Amino acid sequence: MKVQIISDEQQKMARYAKALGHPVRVYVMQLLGSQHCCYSGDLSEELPIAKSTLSQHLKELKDAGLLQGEIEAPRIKYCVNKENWAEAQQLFKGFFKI
Amino acid sequence: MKVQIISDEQQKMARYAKALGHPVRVYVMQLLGSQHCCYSGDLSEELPIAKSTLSQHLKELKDAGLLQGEIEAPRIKYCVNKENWAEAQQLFKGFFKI
DNA sequence: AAAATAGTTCGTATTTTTGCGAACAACGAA
DNA sequence: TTCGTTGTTCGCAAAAATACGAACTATTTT
Repeated sequence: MKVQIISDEQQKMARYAKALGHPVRVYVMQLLGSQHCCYSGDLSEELPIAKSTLSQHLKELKDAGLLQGEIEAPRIKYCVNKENWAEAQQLFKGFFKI
Repeated sequence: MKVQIISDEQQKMARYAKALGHPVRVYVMQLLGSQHCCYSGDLSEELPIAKSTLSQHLKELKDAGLLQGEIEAPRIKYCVNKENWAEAQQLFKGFFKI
């Protein structure tokens, strides 16, 4: 068995791709692309899923590094993590040779 | 519950992203980006996974529409599905440049 | 016809993902 | 302090993803 055939970049690509591998998460990121920040409640009103489910999707995006949450009591403001977003952008750009 | 909040495009995006949500599949698609076609055996030699597992990954990529297989007995030649690849390209391009 | 080659499919096991409602935590407002 | 608002976490269940080896299919070679 060979060592590290798969590069770090490919690992990262896969990680970001996986995070975007659900319609709800694509929706959220796309919304944030247009308005930069939002609240869970805003999304909850739009999307036909339980808020606990939405919370999990947001957590996934956060764990993947695409989002970051900021407390703005009593709500939480979700914003794009610009640094990682730019990284993902670059990775996909390279991948698709855009 | 509201109807169809999530667009077809977003569904497609998620579908492609999901297919790319594993390092092995990223590796395969990237390889094919550089050489257009390959055989399962070529990959099997490189990658530290069972050939049955590889076969499943290839099937996933095929099911997502990113690959297509062509019989070239006794092997199978895997090539990029250009049409769908272009679609994915466009979707991601739009997604990231917002 | 028998053996080798290339891959897929089957059966199985483990882990991860998805989803929900109920319970909980944190804070601001009454 | 009690209540309402906002969102997370918990407990659970069902489904899907990941991975392997063994068995199988199809073709080519010997």
